[in-house]
Amino acid sequence: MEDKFQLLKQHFEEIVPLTDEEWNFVQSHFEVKRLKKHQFLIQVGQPVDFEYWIIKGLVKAYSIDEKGKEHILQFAMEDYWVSDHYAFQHQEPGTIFVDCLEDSEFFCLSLENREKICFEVPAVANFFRIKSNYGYINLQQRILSLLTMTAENRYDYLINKLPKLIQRVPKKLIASYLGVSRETLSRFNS
Amino acid sequence: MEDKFQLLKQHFEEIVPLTDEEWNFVQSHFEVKRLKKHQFLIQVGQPVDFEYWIIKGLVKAYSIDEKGKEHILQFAMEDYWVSDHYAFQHQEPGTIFVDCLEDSEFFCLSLENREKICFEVPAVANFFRIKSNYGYINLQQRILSLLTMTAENRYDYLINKLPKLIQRVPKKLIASYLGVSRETLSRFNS
DNA sequence: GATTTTTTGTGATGTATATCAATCTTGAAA
DNA sequence: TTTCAAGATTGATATACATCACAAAAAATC
Repeated sequence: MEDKFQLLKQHFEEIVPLTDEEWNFVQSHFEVKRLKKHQFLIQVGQPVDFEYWIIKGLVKAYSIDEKGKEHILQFAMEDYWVSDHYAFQHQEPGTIFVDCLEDSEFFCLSLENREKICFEVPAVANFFRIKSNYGYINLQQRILSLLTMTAENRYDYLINKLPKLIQRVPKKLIASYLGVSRETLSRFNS
Repeated sequence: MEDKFQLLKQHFEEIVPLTDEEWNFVQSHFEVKRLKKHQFLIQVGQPVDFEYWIIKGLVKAYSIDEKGKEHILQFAMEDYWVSDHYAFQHQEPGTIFVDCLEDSEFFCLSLENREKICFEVPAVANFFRIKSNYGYINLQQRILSLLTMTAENRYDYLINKLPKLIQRVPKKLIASYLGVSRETLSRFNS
């Protein structure tokens, strides 16, 4: 149990130093959650009470279009943050699904608690600021890749960037993440 | 001159309150820059010393592919932040171009100064944290729109979301932002 | 106000990728 | 270990969109 909090502490301290007092305060605002493969973390229409830091496991965040087709917004594994950020921030019903591709374990942080620790502990505000900034940069890169690259190039790019992910995730889901049909992806040679 | 700083102050205070003392400190870390239409704010290969808050004007951030085709990552106008965030954050040479579609005026913030005011004034850290979070949410929405919607739907969506932008920007650039050819966009009926 | 330059529109044609369908393979569950 | 569901592959066909080419309209520049 201590281990898990140790992991989270390390995650914070990669970005900002925290005193023991600060850390104890911060830590007390998280709770743990466990889910098995195929269980939902977030569902469309349901309240989104938390954002989640993944201790262990793998999830996919996705939306379903009118034709029932799944479009993957994000894969998230150990050391990643995931939520329906839009719904969470605005405290509105979920707009996407998030479910587990493997048995998973999370630290949960409510909006109220996040704001509390950010305004109470400046280093935490800076932590989330810097994290969020990196996230923003990554999404800009992904948008550029969607605008400028062919599906095959995006596939090659992903294989280089996240080789471990490819091992853990069925190719049909990779296809959905890349914005290409599974049949087309299957015809690429990589 | 005072007016401009007043605008920036309002921009901060929409998110977090600041004492006069804090504001004076923060304000002193910005400098003003003016550019005419067609001038570059950021160029590929050049240092990216600042991120910019737009006082007045309109810019496009874009990359050029091997075939010389332009892909627009972002339009930014009054009250928007813009930079080559990747290059800025990592203090590396520019990876994209940003140039002015209209005569424009900016507040410039260096990385050093940003970190300084964030660690000096917690409210500022929270300001950037919250702003960055909203930015992240917007980019996620854009990614979903690229994955789930047809080009025509994305166009309709943009017309509803940013009607003012459509007035100020040639349609060929809108096409490039939406990831569609100008000819195809021209055949849509909206 | 005349003249370039930029932007927009429209037809003809090409291409990457989607979709449909059938089979084969792999992995999970009982 | 067997059984059944999920994933992957491959062919045939359809389609959204790109590209090329040219003309018209609008806007910027002298």
